Amino acid sequence: MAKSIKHILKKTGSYRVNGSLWIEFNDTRFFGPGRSELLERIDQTGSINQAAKQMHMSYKKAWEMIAALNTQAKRPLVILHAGGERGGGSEITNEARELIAFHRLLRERFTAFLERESGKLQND
Amino acid sequence: MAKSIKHILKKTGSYRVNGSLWIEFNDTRFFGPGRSELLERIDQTGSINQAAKQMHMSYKKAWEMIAALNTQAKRPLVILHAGGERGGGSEITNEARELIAFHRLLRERFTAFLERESGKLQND
DNA sequence: TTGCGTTATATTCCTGAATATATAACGGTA
DNA sequence: TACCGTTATATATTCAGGAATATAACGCAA
Repeated sequence: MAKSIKHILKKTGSYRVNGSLWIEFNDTRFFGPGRSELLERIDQTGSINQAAKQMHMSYKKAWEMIAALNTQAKRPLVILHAGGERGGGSEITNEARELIAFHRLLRERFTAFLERESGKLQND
Repeated sequence: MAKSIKHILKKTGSYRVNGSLWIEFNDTRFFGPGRSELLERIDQTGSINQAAKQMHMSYKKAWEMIAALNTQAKRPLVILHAGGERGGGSEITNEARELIAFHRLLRERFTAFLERESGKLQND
């Protein structure tokens, strides 16, 4: 196996490979863990407001994330209703659900990659 | 092949998977692209000061990065000399060079992963 | 002893980002 | 019409990190 860096690391203390991952559109962030969770919570609550509160995020930030999502995707991923019964609300599209599912699988592969690489820090 | 999300993405404009990667020690950043480049430039110039200038980084920030590196590794990765001929200088150890080489290979595998995943955005 | 360029460290300043606050618009219901 | 909770948007405030500045210590050479 390839040479390890075991002798460079402290024996006490834990080392691992970590990282972050996202999908870009024209070199700007399009989709990652934060937006995925936001969409899921909008789906559950039917409200940007409540979803944002659950995530301890300002409504403004949540709204901006959704505006970006809707602009960067081919078709809107969130349908917004201002006013109406119960004051309005928001819903996500089936395409949004497909994107969430795709992203979940992507994350799983990334997690596996990180595990694999973390092992290489210690093994000979 | 697994279902793609092609129909969700704009036909015009480019999508890709991107990310960042680093090695952690006890849940704090230990080694990544920035520190690797800094070590390489110290090796080339023999000076923290000049290395920092090349990277448009303040001396303080560079010095803090090196202090962290030297603390988090088993043995110091940079040897510092204050005063002396030409005012002093700094040099990196062979272990630092090993770490740089290990990191380079890690980055290559990560780049390959990103390429692979980016392809899955478009392909059926 | 002075000069030099580096390392070492504290302190002040500044700016961008996140947060908080405020207000309006919306469209149903009663 | 008045009310309600949401979406929509602007403005003000706070905060943290980085940048800039200043100063000292270091050790060799001339």
